[in-house]
Amino acid sequence: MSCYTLPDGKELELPDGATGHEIAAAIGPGLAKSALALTCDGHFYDLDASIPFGLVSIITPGTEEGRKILRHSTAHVLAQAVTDLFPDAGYAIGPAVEDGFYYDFAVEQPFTPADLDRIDARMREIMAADQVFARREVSRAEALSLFSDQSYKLEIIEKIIDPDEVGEGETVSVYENDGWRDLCTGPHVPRTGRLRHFKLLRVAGAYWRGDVHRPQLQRVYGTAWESKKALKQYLYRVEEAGKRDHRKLGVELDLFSFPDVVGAGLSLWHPKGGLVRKIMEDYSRAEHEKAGYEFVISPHLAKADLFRTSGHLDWYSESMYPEMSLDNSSYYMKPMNCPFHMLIYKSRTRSYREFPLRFFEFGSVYRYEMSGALHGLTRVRGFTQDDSHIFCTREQLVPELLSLLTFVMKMLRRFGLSDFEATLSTRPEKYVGEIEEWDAATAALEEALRVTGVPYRVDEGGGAFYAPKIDVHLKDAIARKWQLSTLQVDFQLPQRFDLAYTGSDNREHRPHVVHRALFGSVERFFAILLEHYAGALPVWLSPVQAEIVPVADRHMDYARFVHDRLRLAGFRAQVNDHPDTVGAKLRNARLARVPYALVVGDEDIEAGTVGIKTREGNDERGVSLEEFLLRLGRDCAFDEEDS
RNA sequence: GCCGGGGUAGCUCAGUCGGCAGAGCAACGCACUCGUAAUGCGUAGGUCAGGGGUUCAAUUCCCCUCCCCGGCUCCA
Repeated sequence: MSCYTLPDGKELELPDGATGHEIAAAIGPGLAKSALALTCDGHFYDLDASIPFGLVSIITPGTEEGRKILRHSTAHVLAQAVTDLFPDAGYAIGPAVEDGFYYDFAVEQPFTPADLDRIDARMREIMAADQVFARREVSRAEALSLFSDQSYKLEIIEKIIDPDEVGEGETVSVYENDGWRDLCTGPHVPRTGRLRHFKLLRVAGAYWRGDVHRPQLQRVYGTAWESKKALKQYLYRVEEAGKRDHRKLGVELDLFSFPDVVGAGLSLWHPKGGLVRKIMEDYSRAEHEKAGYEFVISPHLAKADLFRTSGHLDWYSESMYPEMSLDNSSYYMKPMNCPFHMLIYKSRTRSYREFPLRFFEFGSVYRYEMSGALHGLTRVRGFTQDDSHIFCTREQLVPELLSLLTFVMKMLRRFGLSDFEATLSTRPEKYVGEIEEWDAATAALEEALRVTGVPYRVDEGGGAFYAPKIDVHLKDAIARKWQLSTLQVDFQLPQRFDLAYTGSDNREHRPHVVHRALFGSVERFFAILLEHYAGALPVWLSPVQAEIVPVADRHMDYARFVHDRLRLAGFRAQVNDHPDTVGAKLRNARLARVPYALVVGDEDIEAGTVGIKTREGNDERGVSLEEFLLRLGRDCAFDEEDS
């Protein structure tokens, strides 16, 4: 007899060699029916495998593990369908990914949308045939002969690049159904009939092993779920996410544009978008001023020598706009602001008494990004960084990093963002500077993370060669991750620019430099806010905070009076004087995401009130103007405790 | 940069198997003066992304360029 422990602690005794099916059936018939696979002591098994004794857990469809198996098996059927229809196709890898799966194929002709339909139909036939997924272990030599006509599989078997993919040791596992076979660790669902709720989404080129120098394969993406309902919900979610796409909102709300004649990745900011940016930037400047920053300004281009000194021409030239030759000199657009800030530091001798010295600039930089990488405002070729460089002594590094991270997190929270995860990237194999310095700086960064309580993970060896760093990522309202702030201790620039300060010992020392961007890129941050709020920016950021809607023309004077009162109180409002109906005006205000529409008619003139309709759809009549002003004020104020 | 799909009015999109370019919304005008998500009628709006080629004729077919979308790669 074998003894199995269930997740709830119960013990189950079954004859030796019991299969997953039998274990599931012994627990309950419902579970036996829904089971897809199982784990025993953390290892995955197919349902028809004999399970050694241990802690078992049955995997069912509605769980993350279950979906992963469904998706992986669906990917397998996709490859099977493709090789049925295109016998010459080579198949490479096909993992489950977040919300779906993909499979990479080597084919002469890229797939067309019509091909996808045919593949989809064939997949459904395979599923309807309810074929059995049969696993077997084969020796490496046997595997090599089984896949002798599949070069990508051979490469995987030979190199064992990823042990997760082919299993460790001398044997590899192979799954077969209806004569079609794939190299795979499993587990798979027991039969193809268990798969059903999937949709092929798109084809895209993808380099083999993610390497630009290797062949480009055709990647077919799809999604798969445990039920028709879950599939529909997913497709609905994707559609909803599309609606809050900042590129779409940018047009709808008249915020910014990218005219073809300007060039790819170069944005134009319209009055409303410009206004929101101004509010963001004004606020940021005010906070930086309070936090002891000094404001500097630098030009958009400079001579080659500067970027030679900074090292950009050595290690960043691929991302720089090409050289401009004039007056026997060559100039480059700046890809970063740091070199200029270093020069400002160097403009005279510096004393430890000035430290920490904090330079801040909204610096516009230009980077020649690969055309295919551009994406709305989140990936552009010209953008503005809220960049700062802090110069300090070694002793000041820890307290400075701590206050910096505190400052960064406070600012991000002010914008209503709250779901963060930071990455601490440590010393890579190739680095500049002293090991003790790196260790001290990395420890200082980690200390800052611990004290501020930001959840973080460590990316061992993931730092740039010149700096350990903290990157702050945001999870937005629909769970997408974005990189925002970055905080780096720079070991390279002080050296390259030969920076120095006079210490209390009257000797020269090298300052420590911390590089920090908070929004990261103002453009990207703006886009993230727009998507996070689906266009309905918080009241303090809204370009128009209140739109006044006169019921009829005779209420226009009062509407203008209300407008003036709001304006004098420092709020942004406008009167809708179009000859539309009240309903139409309210609809337009709401589509424009204006926080408050103020309806004013006879009763309001009489009583000095307004009718309030919020963009959420709530309405209220007869609110006094004073009361509304107070309400707006409250909306724009921050909680006392975090100011 | 690479693979694939695209570009028709300000927006969303029809359409032309090569023969004078279409709708809805928005804009503008007139009427309506209205109390919480679209008042009615009318007017105007286009080098069909740009350039070249084939053709009696190109928005349509072919080539090049630009730009956009989905991925790969890269990153703020």
